[in-house]
Amino acid sequence: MENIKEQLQELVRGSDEVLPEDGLEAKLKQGRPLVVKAGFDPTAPDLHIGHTVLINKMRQFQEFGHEVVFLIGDFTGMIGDPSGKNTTRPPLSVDEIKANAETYEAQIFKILDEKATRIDFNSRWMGSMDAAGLVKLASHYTVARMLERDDFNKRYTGGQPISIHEFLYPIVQGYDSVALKADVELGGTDQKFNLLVGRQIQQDYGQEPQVVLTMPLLEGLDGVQKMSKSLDNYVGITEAPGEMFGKVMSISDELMWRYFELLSFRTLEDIAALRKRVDEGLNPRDAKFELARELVERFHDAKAAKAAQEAFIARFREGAMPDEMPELSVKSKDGRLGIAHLLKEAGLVSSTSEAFRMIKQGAVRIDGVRVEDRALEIDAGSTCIYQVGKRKFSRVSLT
RNA sequence: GGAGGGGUACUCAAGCGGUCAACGAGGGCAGACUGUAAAUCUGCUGGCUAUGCCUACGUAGGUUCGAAUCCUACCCCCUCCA
Repeated sequence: MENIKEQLQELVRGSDEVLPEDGLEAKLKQGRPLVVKAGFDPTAPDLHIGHTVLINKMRQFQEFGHEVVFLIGDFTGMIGDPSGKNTTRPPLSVDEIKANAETYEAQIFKILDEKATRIDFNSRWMGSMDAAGLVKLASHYTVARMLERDDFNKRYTGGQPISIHEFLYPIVQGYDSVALKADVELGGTDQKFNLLVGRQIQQDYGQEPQVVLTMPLLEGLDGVQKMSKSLDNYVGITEAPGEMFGKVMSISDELMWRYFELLSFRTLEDIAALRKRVDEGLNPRDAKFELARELVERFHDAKAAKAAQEAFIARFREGAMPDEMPELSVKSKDGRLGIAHLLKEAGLVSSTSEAFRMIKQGAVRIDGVRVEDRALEIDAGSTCIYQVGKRKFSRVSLT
């Protein structure tokens, strides 16, 4: 095949490691559609753009005609990946898994080709395996090798406990590759060990071992820690256009290039050219606009992206109030209501104590005018825009 | 089974009889500066019917004028030995 070099260049792009180094090329040379596997946690169906780094890579494989398997680890989910601090989780019900799978589908098909994607569950083969089967499976791997895993190694040498069942996670994940006859497995860099176990187990089962391709973990909006929901530094792919646009704009200039590299579908040359223009004086903000627009377009549409950018400019460059904000009405007491209570009722602060703090710090505005008096009372029958900080707005009618 | 260590606010972590709504750090929020950024500076970071009151330091009791700090029991976590 002539286009192998071309494919290879594209497929390796942005990746952290390909193991073995020349393995992918060898697989491609076989000239058949490869089975490309990537596993996902069944409990977290709300994807953020960090997850899409991997999905984007799956898309590339798909574009070259390979068979992509989106594997939902509903069985492994019961164990919980030892790299996290979690322990055994209660198994999800069939309905929950089905619901989560549907949520996944709705999200990933904004990137992947629905017709060319196979969704599978590892409970399909693990669920029916009996104890004897599990013992047999476990015999394909050794404790010494398991302890090579950095996380286990640290805990073992550091005298921290390791539960036996935690060893099963990499083994089962490895067996998934056997069951699927995977040629390639994709994963984050944190998955490297697990992915390599797959190779060894496949070999032990007499299969040609898969090629492992790891993708870097995307940094979150803070630019330091990896993007995650629990750290609240993420952009969810189902978020509203304005929200998404704003979050992308809030990243540092440095991080922007990283996002371009891992999230944009633009060519590398294209990105390099943009970077050059910034070096020559283009406001980095404008480059960031391009990124924000591309992402909003991907998860919504071009119209929404344009509107989001316009709203953003109006609001922040020209200091306008947002066009859209929650509108609600709050009941007064005896025809009036203290400002602190009103803010709390409107959900702009979580407690009256917080409201008083915000007022003291000059963060509260009514129709753009700063509130100085914490004892201020609002008369019923009025409708004003209340603002706490730079981001929280509500149009509130007091009745 | 035995010995020891520990459970403090979002997280880590001080405090070991009063001045503790609890040092410090991180995080978060707010203000200033800006490009809504980063960096920097400043402040805040339990609740309320709010210049006072209430609830909080694993749980339940007890000692005391007064306890996160002392005592008792219980629960949970960790380490070492078996």
